[in-house]
Amino acid sequence: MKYATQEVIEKATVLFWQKGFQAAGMRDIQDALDMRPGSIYARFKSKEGLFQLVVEHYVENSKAKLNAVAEATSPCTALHSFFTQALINPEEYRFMRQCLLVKSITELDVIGEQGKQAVVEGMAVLQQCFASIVSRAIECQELPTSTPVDLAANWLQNQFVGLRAFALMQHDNAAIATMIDKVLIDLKTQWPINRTLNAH
Amino acid sequence: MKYATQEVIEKATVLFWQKGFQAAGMRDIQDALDMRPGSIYARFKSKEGLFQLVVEHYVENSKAKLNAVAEATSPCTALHSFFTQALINPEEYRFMRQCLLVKSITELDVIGEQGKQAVVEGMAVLQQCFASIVSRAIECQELPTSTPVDLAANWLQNQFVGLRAFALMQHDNAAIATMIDKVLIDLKTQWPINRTLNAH
DNA sequence: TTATGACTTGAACAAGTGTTCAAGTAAACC
DNA sequence: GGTTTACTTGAACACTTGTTCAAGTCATAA
Repeated sequence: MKYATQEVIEKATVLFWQKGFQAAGMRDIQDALDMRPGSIYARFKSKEGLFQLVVEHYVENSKAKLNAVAEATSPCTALHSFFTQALINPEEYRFMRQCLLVKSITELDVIGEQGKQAVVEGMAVLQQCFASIVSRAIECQELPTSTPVDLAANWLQNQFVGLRAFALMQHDNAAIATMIDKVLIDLKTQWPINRTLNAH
Repeated sequence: MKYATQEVIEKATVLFWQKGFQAAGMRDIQDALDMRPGSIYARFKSKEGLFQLVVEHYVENSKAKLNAVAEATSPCTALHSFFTQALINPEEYRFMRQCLLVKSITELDVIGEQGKQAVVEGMAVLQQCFASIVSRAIECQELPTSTPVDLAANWLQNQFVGLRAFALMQHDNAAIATMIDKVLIDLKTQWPINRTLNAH
């Protein structure tokens, strides 16, 4: 085995993150991984199979980061710096401001069943992570006990999605920082009456 | 001329909105428009040329809707129902919950220079529309005079983007409605100190 | 030593891609 | 009436797509 699978998946992650599923052609993949088509197919079965592993790897990674935020002594400050790190980074890593999962959602129809499932499940996993952050923040008395956990978790994920799209296009880092500040203000303030009868 | 250009562009809009630029193949376009390749190329020069017109048409449309919100007697309630209409619609039009512009941003690199420019300019136009809504809301005393117009406009556009991604995946309309309520609460509350020295 | 199985190579494949072009139609202008 | 112009047709083009396959490598197990 020329390269360890871990190493290969990391290279593939960068490529899919940058280009997306469709635009990353098998030739691009071959170049990025320095592997010939036969090797790729023997190890990963198909382009979609490789993509699936990439998504799972990405989710695992994000999950670890979000759990670290939840475990921090001050979840809210940790959340703030998590947002900042994810959204304000050097120019050559600008593509990382976009969320791989959200980017994939826009091309869900062309990905195929298994890859699709990996993406959808990944979104659910991350939503759970946001929920534990909110819970822990309440425990630490950084958020009022009245904060609706599931609603706030969904909302936080939303904010993250919106901010990523914003940060992708925005060249003024200060503007991004201001937006992050606004998120943490709104997190602590009033919530609407939840219109959902039974949250699932 | 078999079909009026307006009519053709509307059909093309639906297709690109549903599939995105890459995934919408020329054969799909031919079927959707009921036109042969030669006709399409004679009239629109290329796939990108057609896409460019679609984007411009989409921006024009959105602009009109947003301006109507700004002109309403109560901009805030008009904004609320604009969000609701855009994000909660019948299942067969679910694809419209996604913003065509934002969807295009994720595949900006494969679109080509002219299409790219149309998308980026479109985003700027809509940002301006959001700014006038905020201004008008201040005039109508629905928002405090202290509201930072440009910041709030950017923020509103952001919220819209995040919500569209959320609504696309969410099957519980009540959850979407709750999120919209939250936007209107946050719009009226505290703003962070703007870190940007000179807004551009 | 031989056999197994996971991995590698690179040429080749069928199907799909956006686009072109010669030929035809029909309304508009001189 | 003739020329121009805008549009239409559908076959064909060159290129790219994801994938396959016969053949080869090489470490491990029997």
